[in-house]
Amino acid sequence: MNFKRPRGTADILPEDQPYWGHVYDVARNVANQFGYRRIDTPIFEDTNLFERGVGNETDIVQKEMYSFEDHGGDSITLRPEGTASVCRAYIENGLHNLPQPVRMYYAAAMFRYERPQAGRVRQFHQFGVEAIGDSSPEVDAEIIELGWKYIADLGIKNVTLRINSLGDSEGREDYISDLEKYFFGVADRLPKIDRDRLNRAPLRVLDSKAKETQALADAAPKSVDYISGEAKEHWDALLVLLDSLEEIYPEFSYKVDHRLVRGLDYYNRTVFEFEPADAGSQGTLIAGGRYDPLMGILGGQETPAIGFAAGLERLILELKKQELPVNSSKGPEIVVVTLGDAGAAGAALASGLRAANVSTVLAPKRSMKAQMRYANSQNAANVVILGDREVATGVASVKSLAEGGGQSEVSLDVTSIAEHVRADGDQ
RNA sequence: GUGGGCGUAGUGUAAUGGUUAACACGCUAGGUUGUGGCCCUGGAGGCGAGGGUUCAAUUCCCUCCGCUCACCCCA
Repeated sequence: MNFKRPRGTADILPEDQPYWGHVYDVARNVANQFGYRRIDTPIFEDTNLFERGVGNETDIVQKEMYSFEDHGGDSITLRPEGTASVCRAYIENGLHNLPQPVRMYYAAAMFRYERPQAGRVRQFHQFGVEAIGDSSPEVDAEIIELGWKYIADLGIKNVTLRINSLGDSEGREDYISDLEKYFFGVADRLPKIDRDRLNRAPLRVLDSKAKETQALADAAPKSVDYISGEAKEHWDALLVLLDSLEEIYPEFSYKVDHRLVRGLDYYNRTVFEFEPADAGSQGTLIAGGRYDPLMGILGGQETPAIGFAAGLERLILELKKQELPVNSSKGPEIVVVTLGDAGAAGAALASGLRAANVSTVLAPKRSMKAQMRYANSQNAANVVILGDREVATGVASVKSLAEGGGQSEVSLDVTSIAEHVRADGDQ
């Protein structure tokens, strides 16, 4: 029986790497543009961190965590998301002593035990950003702008932004109780799955996928009508900032969606999602929001914060769906082809070229035709042909594999060959 | 956890209750003496596993496993 990769994991083969390079490169560039600095946290953490931070009642904690006991008897969990870890690191390393807000990003693997389907796997990757230590709506707008810029810089089109405000804990109780009242009033028209939800997580009835429910949800009480005071001012100010973003980025637009809620416990006020217009069922590309309560929940001092997470697998799916070009990886500058007894000389030449920082690959020791085919298949720029004759005369044949490329005789030494291919490549 | 679809070379497909299971791409060896792509000719490589029906199963039936899509939930 052959070994197979665990369910929900992927081998990212060389041919797919250009896509990954693209999403990582653009993430790094965009983060830098906005002044976000990279943070890496451990791939596993104390299980309690996620139970507390993500919320004990969430599905993530209830049934999706990869948890195990280590040899010391501690309960360890492979991280299912990044925000809790970043906040833990903020508290543990005393980052509140830095000028606030602290802007950080990460790009890393996450783990959730779920049934795989399109756009969802067990080991997946997120690019996430967090702005910690500032409650102003300008920061909300900045995070949203960053998310938008990321998608735009990737080249992805037709993405919509939906946004909502959950308000603060005060207004939320009234809201939820009115919402329950409303849905209980029409419970006989809800599918049974949503009647169950109503008891379990009333907010989630709002974003139900059932058509019958959606119509009822549209007419349900809206959370933005229940927010007041600072939360209300914050929300109004944010909408003004988003309006001005619409002027700066011609493609950018947002839609207030009263049915948008988020699954994680720690969100308050602003929540948002970027989604392709023709999204599949697991189509959310980026999701985020404000999580002012989280620092306190984790035992730190109350610190406002907001962030988002982008699903890299989903972004790549969308890049492919929209058939967007990514830079394909380049082949080596030189493939060394050897004949007869020149094998050792060829290996030495290849090493010398690499030492001189010319990417060089030795062709497999086969017939010349096979070696030439190999060089071609590797997208090599040039081949250096080295047989007994060249070794004897000290002059190698260097051939360009480009369409209509020529062949030259070049003195058989690393410097001459390196100069020759560099001059050639510069043209 | 629940439900649907699907398992034939590395990949994508085809056919068949009965001889060597086909095609394309890919891989590999050649197409005269030391020159790639295009073209031509060879070669290697496969019926997911187990059980049942049958004289005979890749084909029909069952179980399992795997993949996939959807629900739940979420990036």
